[in-house]
Formats: sequence, C-alpha cells, structure tokens
Amino acid sequence: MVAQGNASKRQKIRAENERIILSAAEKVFAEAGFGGATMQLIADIAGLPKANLHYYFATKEELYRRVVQEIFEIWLHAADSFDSAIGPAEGIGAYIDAKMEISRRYANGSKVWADEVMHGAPVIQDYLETSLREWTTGRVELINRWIAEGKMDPVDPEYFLYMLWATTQHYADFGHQIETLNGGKPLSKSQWETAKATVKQVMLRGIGVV
Amino acid sequence: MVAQGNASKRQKIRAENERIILSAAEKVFAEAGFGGATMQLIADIAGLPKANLHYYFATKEELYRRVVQEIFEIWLHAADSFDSAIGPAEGIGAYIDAKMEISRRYANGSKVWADEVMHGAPVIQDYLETSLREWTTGRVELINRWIAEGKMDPVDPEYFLYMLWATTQHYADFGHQIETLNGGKPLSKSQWETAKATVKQVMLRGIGVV
DNA sequence: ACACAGCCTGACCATACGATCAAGTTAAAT
DNA sequence: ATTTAACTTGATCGTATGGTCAGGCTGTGT
Repeated sequence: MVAQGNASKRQKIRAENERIILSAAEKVFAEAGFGGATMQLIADIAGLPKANLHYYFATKEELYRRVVQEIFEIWLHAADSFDSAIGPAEGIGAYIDAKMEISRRYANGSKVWADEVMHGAPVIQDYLETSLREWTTGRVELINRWIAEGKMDPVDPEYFLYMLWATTQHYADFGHQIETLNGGKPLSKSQWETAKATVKQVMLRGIGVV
Repeated sequence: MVAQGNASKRQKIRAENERIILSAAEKVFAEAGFGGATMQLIADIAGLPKANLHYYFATKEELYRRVVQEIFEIWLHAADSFDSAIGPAEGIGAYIDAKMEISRRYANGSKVWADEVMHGAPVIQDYLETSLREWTTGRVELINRWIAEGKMDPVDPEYFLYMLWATTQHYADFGHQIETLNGGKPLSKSQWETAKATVKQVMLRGIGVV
C-alpha cells in the first residue's frame, strides 16, 4: 500500500475533488456570471459528471457561495501588510503591492467578487456588513492617525480607500479591456511592474508621501 | 386631431416603446447580468407583454447590445472636456467630474458595461478594438504632450488613464458596497462632493498638479 | 471475509426560459 | 370606404438547466 500522509484515502479524494470543482467553478462564474454559468460546464471543466458536483455541493448557489468566500479570505489577508507598517509610505505601498498581486494571481476570484457586489451582493451581504465594515473602520482609524501625526496630507480616509481598491482591482476586473488595448496580449512582466509603480507613485504622491 | 409634433403617431409609439424597453432592460441587465436577466422580468418592468419585446428587439442579445451601445456613447462623450482643456489641471479635473457624474446618473449603464467587459466583451469586442483604442491613443498623446511641456510629472499615460477610469467607475460598479459601508444609505449630496474632491485631489497631486 | 458507509454516475424529472405564431386591433395610405 | 401595413398579445413550442435518484462501486473498520 502506498503512503497516504495523514489523511485517509477517502479524505484525500474529497479534498481533491472539492478543490477541482471549486477551481472550475471559479473560472466559469468569472467568465459567465452566476446566471450565465451552468453546472454542466463546470462539470466538464472539472472533468466530472454533473451529478458528482451535486454530491459535493448540494446546489449551484452553495458552490457559488464557497467560491466567493474563498476570494474574500484572500482579500482580507492583503491587509496584513497594511497593519504592521510604521507609516503610510510603507503600509500603503505594501498594500498596493499585495492587492495588485491578488489581481494578477486570482483574477477569476476577483471577478466573481466584483460580479457579486455589482449585482447587489445577493449571497454575501452579511460579509459586507460585518467583516468588511470592521476591516474598513479599522483602516480608517489608522489612516486618520497617520494624518494626525503629520505623516500624510489630510484626505478623507474612506474615499481614499475606495481609490486603492478601485485602482488595484481594476487590473483583474477590466483585465480583458487592458489586454485589448495592449494589442491583444496580456501585460508582460515589465509592463505589470510599470503599472504597479504608476499606481504607487500617483497614490502616494497624491497624499504628499514620497 | 391632436398635434403630434413632426413625428407620426406610429413613430411616436415606436420611439416611446423602444425607450421604455431599453430603460427596463438596462435596469435588469445591471442587476442580474446578461445570463441572469429574463425577458419576462424586463417585460414586467416595462409594463408590456413579453411578445411585444420580441417585436421590437428580435432577440435578447440584440436588446442587450443596444443597451451596451448606449452607455458606450455616453462614456465616449465624457472625453470632450478632456480635449478642449489647456492643461492637465483643467482637463483631467473636468474629466473626473464628467466620469463621476456618469457613475452617479447612469449607474445601471455603467454596471452593464463593466459586466460586459469583465466577461470578456463577448458582444462589443469590436468597440474595444476600434473606438476605445482610438480614444485611448489620442488621450495618451495629449498626456505625453503635457508631460513634455512640463505641465505635469512624468507618468505612464496608459496606466494613469486606467486609474482615472477605475476610481470614477468604482462609484457606479461598487455602489452597493459603498452604500453598505455608508450605513446602508446612498451617499448624500455632500458626501458625493467629498468623494469627487478626494479623487481629484489625489489624482492631480499625484502627478504634481495643483 | 464480511458488512457498512462513503463515493460515483447514467438516466430521468420538472421547470423556466427564449422564441414563435396566429389571430386580433389600430393607424395610415389610396 | 377600403385596403394595407404596422402594432399587439395570449397561447404555445422546443430546449436547456438545476436538481434527483436508484443502483453500482470502492474503501474502511471489524
């Protein structure tokens, strides 16, 4: 018998299949939206029969909810860089780096999130009202402290945060438009660096830092 | 007989019904996406039988295309303020004003556009490759001229444009999130002014203007 | 070796949806 | 007044979709 690590074969099968399904679902939801996505297409991409999807996820909505939850976790963790910083140049700079990296690596998840919010957050409204609001008020206080300490120009923290979200998330959500304007090719590594540097430069100078 | 202006009664009926249908469609497409929208719901909101929708618009996709085209026209016209300006402070400031106003007044249309692009622009890819690309290259040249004349700090014009689009469009596309963080209430008139002022302040100082 | 629980899946079902159509009504042209 | 073309709409159709289920398969504990 082959080694199985700590997990039983059953557990591994379950974990792996859930992963495959979630990955396929993220892709399909990102490309078609909730309404346009079909369980059949997700199943095809996952390489599993449709009935098997319903074995792991009872309904399409449950599967969708899991996809949205996953990206939200990633999203929140990007804030870690924010908090441990001593000032805006470092903290906001690191946050922009982190969010740009999320837009690049988890473009599909970002799109699903955007789609969900854009359509009124029908399934994750509670997250907006709890986790996201807490996160936001915490960061607003931090920015206000930095302003009070003279570390950055006075600016309304909420609307400044929205600018950070918008400029970074744009590279995931509108990636197709950017790619089209780039001659149909995805941004190269160096173009991506330039984009990131531009966002940081404008945002940080915009508040009198750097 | 009652006066009918220049248009015949037939023409008026057609014009009015198309307007009612397009308006209802914009709302439904914005809230549910293309896949999630149903002709029946559009018909209900328009107050017309479903079959009548198909009389004016043969297919759901044709109706959708018209909605997307309309918002794109509005979107392009916002550039007028950009062009007639003598420098970045005036031109970019006016552009931000115009785009913010679009986000406020045509939030549904903006969402439909975002939805369409996010899902790979299946029906308006040609617009991206023609009109939008032309628009962009023209504005890139203008910004480069301003930089060469020392009217603003050097910055990559394309990525700076993306920042303008992102920060302004965010108020339409993510309006629901913003509203939730605002205690469930839409931004008041003064909050809206603050948002606009914040975007302008950060973006303009970010390029060494003002 | 056996029993059991978890896993898999082809076939099937009910429903909702986009689209069509035929039979009407209304406005315009002759 | 008559004819024609445009507009209206309830009823209907075919299909695609989310979801179910019965029966088979496979791993696991005893």
